[in-house]
Amino acid sequence: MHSLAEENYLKTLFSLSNDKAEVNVNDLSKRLGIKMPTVTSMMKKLATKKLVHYESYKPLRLTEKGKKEAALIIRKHRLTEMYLVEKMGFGWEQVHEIAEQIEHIQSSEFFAKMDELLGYPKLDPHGSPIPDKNGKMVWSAYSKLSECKKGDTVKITAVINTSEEFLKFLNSREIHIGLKLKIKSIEPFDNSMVVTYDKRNAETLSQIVCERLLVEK
Amino acid sequence: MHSLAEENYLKTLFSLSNDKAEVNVNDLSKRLGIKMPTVTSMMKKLATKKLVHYESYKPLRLTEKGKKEAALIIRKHRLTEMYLVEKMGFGWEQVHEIAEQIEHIQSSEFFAKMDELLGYPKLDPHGSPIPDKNGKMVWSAYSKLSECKKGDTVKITAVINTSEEFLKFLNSREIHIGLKLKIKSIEPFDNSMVVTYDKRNAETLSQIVCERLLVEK
DNA sequence: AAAGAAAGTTCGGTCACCCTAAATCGAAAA
DNA sequence: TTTTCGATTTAGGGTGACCGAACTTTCTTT
Repeated sequence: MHSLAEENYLKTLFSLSNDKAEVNVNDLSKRLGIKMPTVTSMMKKLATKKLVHYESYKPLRLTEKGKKEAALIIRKHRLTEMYLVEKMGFGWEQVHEIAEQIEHIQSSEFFAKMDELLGYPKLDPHGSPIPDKNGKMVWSAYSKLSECKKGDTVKITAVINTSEEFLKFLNSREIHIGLKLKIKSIEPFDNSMVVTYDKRNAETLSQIVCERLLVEK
Repeated sequence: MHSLAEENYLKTLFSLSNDKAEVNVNDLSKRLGIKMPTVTSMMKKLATKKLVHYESYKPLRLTEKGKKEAALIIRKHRLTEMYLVEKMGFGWEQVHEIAEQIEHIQSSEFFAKMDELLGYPKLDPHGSPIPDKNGKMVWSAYSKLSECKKGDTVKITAVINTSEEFLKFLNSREIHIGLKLKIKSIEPFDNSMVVTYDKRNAETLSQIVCERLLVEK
């Protein structure tokens, strides 16, 4: 249906749109590692396919159709990550790169089978929600660790904006989905938090890290 | 390393070379569904990469390097087919198309893991040998069913030149790898064979079918 | 051996996707 | 309000992978 390049633009635009209200050509360009003029022309192309609303000098917006297509690609990505971890024994920090490629496989049977074998999971191994077959994605009512108060005890349910470096960092601190931790103190100067859990007595997490950890109480 | 297109040329040239002594531009062109001028120019490109020996108007030959690369792609294809059948529950006639895409995934860990989970198989679900990590492929001493004599009792060990139609045909006759059958008679006119086995008492197989079934005695 | 057919090559073109350099727009600062 | 500067688009190019048309080589047939 769509080319590999188109799928990557769609998916990335979708992800960026979830992170911030307005996504610019520049943002997309940086994230994809593709120069702005190329991004502009691809946006025009996707606009003719009714996948994005494009107006010169305006922020980029996906159409409903575009959102659905993008969500379906992300569905494939997250199902794949889940499968790699659950059924093949990969570590959660290894699977992103492989899933990045497998998400472009064209075979609904293949992904339906994964879904079935995994028992129709709702979250991927990083805790991000897996969109359903219609591209609907339901975020549970998670809050960011950075928004919690001193003394709170919370359970980590998801990790956002996953990069391999970040995942390695979490592993090195033995932090994983499902971990319960207590907030000992919050440093007013840089908003870093000192937390205790299971295996660590006083671990300091920077604000950047706290922004990326979703928790429930 | 190589582009998707290059990989497809290599793989196809390798397969055709196993079927017949000399492979022409025309053969490759037909098999790939790509016009001859395009094939010619790709051959020149692959020649500069030392993957094929190319001389104008001469048959096409892979270099040793080219053979190895091709075998490694076929390894990925066949491992994938095996995995899809054994670990995901697909039918053997469904897996070719999916494997056709997954064979291009770039991740040695991914295929190493498949190999491990499958217990380092030697044959794919169609009975074709899986090249090893160094691109070495060992064909057992199979013979074609079409080369057997009246009265022989043989076991089917592999299927060559698999197409979905052919696999469906075999399924419809309940013919599968491992099946033992006896040759009742051979029709001299068209070299078709009448065979008996397990569930069928007198099944007629055309020469085309018999050419594609590998057996051991 | 000459003619005709088939196979292979050469020679422009096209399309997708990427680039740099230069022009233009728009928002924030002077 | 004018300047300035970053963001954006336009213009022009490049490469990979494909094509058709026309030409050349090789094979086949007579």
